[in-house]
Amino acid sequence: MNKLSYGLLSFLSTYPQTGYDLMIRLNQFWHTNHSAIYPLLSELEEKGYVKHTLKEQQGKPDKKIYCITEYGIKTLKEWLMSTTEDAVIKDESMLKIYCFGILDKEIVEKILDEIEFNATNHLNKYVAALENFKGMDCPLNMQFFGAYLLVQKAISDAKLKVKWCQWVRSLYTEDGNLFDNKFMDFLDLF
Amino acid sequence: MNKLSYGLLSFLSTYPQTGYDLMIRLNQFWHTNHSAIYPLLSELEEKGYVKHTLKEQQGKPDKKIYCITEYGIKTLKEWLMSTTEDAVIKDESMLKIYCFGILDKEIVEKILDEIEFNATNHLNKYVAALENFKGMDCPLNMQFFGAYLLVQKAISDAKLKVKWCQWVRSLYTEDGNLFDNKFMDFLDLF
DNA sequence: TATTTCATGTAAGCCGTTACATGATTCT
DNA sequence: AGAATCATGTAACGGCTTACATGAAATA
Repeated sequence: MNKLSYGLLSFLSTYPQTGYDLMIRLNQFWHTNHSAIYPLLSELEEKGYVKHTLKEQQGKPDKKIYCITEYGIKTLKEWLMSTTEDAVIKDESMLKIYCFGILDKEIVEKILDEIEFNATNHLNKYVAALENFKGMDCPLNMQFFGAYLLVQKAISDAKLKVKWCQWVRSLYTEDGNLFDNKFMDFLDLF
Repeated sequence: MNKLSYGLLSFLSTYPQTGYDLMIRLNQFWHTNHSAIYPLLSELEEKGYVKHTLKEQQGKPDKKIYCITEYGIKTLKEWLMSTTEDAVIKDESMLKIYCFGILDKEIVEKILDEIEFNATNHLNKYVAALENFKGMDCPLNMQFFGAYLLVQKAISDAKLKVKWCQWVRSLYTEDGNLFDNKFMDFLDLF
């Protein structure tokens, strides 16, 4: 049982889904892709954590709709109670930011623009997802509560990133030097 | 040239360091470990991006102090100008949060406590790092500017995480149910 | 007309993790 | 006394990524 396996069980804990669904939804919060998911689902089924039913389709491969078993839920809950490992984060933009000290303002601007652009895209995506939740007639029910929390988190993360980009820009003077107020802090509002 | 290679070049762009230093510093912003770094540094040296000088020590292996070459800087800057790939994030706590809808309040509390505890630890670590910057006599100079920006970012990220945990707790009533105000938003202050 | 979406799957190869290996010094 | 820190390195194994493979329907 590797970490991705628990990711699949987690996302199957709310409602049955296909491997394709899992690829789309899980990937929003855990970097992965379909060729890692499909074989793992088969393995999880062999071990009895999940099972699938077929739904016939025309023009496309038949859907395999997976649902979690009692044993899968039990295993999932054991993992949920166990110590959480450190997040694995590999973000090229962090590396690029580290280099800002040796770069001219124009290049810094370009990289900042890209980071802010990506953050804004993320923000829009998650804001749209939030709209979907708000469009539902039901309240914060069991099935969507976790996803709702994650979307709220993603939105605030994205907003913070945009703010941070703007803060970094504010550290430069118009002629491309750094203001020499020594140590300005980001977001004292916290 | 894989991503970690650019990470090494990035962190060598400011000042010469050993593989051990790189392991410590880079690991704060890019998940890695020494056994990935040492062989890569040798490769980078073979290819002419970095070179090292030996510093003898007693009781420990001699230090290999790596510095980046002109060619390394050129290569680094090309990468800095190229499109940034999406961050790879694999964070178990995100998966656990997804499961909150199927969990009792006590288990949610336990997981939230762990997340908040880890975030607070991170926060303290980065606040200490910030103190180091503020203790320096020099202003925001070239060598430390990037690291300073990253630390500022890490601090605000950690604070946001703590706030988010507190917000989630506020969604539960004392008897362990969810408040039914439908859709409360996290941090409207942005 | 071309690309994206839906929907599944396999195979090769790289990258990185875990473990092994050494050893003095410092901290708890 | 035992663990952590400093400091380098190698080897094996596993997991993930990239690419290959198919094909209808919808979108741009």
